[in-house]
Amino acid sequence: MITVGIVEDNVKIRDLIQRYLDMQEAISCKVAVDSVEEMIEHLKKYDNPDVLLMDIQLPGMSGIEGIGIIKKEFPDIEIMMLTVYHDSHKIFDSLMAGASGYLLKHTSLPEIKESVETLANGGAPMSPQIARKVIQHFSNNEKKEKPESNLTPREQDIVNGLVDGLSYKLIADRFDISIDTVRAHIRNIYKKLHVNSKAEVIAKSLRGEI
Amino acid sequence: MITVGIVEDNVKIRDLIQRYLDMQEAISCKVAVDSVEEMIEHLKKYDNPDVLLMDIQLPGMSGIEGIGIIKKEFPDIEIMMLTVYHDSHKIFDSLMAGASGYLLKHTSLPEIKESVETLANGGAPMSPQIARKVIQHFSNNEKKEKPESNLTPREQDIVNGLVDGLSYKLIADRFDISIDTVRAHIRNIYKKLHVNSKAEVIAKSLRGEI
DNA sequence: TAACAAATCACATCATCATGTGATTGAAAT
DNA sequence: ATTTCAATCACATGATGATGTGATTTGTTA
Repeated sequence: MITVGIVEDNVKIRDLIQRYLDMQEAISCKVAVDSVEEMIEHLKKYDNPDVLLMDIQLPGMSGIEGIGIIKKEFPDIEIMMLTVYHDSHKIFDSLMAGASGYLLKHTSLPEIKESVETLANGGAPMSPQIARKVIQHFSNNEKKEKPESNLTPREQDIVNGLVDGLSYKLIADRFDISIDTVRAHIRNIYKKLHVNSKAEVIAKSLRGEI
Repeated sequence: MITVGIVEDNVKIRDLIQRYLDMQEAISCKVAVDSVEEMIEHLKKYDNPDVLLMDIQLPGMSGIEGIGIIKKEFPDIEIMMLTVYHDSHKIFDSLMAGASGYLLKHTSLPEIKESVETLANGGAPMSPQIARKVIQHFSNNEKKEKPESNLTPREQDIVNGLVDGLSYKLIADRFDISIDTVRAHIRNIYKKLHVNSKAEVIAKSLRGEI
């Protein structure tokens, strides 16, 4: 008997999947909540399920953040994502955090059931398309391929300064320009990268997105 | 029509797979050789297949070595391994070299056919067991340099919020705590990491230093 | 010659961050 | 029972960041 827990904030989806899984002969699904925090509280008090189905976008802590915490305290629980996100960063972050499966939300109920069984049996369920992204992401990571960036050389200088943790004033000092020049470049950089803070710029840079 | 090539030094296996695939309505398999060298010669002279099935252990160059060379000269060819090896190093090396699929030799002929189709359609065919090894290998790789961090769970939450580009206010909202609580955690984090700005924290986190 | 892009600089306002100091509560360890 | 630690919250000040608007200079391109 495989016991399953679900963290999904969409009530209809959660209830549907819970009822379907709980009806299966070899599966029991007694806990389905809408936040990581709630699930952690439950795990502390009751017997742990064998596997967890986890969404990413949740109230409070994200599913990805939750993986790390749950795996730390309950390392025997196998976690599989069930989410709408199919961009490789979400996939990568989930798997790196400790998830062992990744399903997209259009996955049919029979396929979810089969994936739960695969997960419980030591496999890592994911579609071939997801698998392709995983391979590409890991190998891109390993190869450190820098994507094309439309930042000018000076803008790239400014980004490097941000990544080095420098304030606007220190960047201005480094390049012997005025702080208002730095600000102007920053504005252009934010526009090109579609962000609104240096934190986002730094993250994009260190993730290899510029 | 998917055209397939095979590099397999076991004559019986090679002929069996070639005949089975060539009989399929949507698949044509006109070339099956026993070494990488032979396949490369063939690719230079004739139309290239869409996908290649490749063993690892071969006379002369290994399948893994062959991947790199073939992908370099014929980047549009999709390569899938078909081998007895299921240790994670072989799997990893194959995928890193450019293979997009990995099957074990006990895979049935219908499954091989289906995998060829999946590969041609942009997926990465592999069993859940292989996928699990891929994830574990990659994440062990990435985590090898992850140092022990003395941040408390809540501090780690706060760091994750910073890395996600959130302001103190948004982090407070995410965890349903006050902004002054966030500030207090930030102060502790800066002290532990010996930094003075969120930029430095974000950089340390994304560089795997916490 | 004119247009354009990159780089530069200024002034302004409001929000956020960094830092300091002080405090309470609950759980765990001694 | 006491101490320690983690988590929480408050108030304060000065610095930094985000954003808006306006401007000049230089080199390149059409």
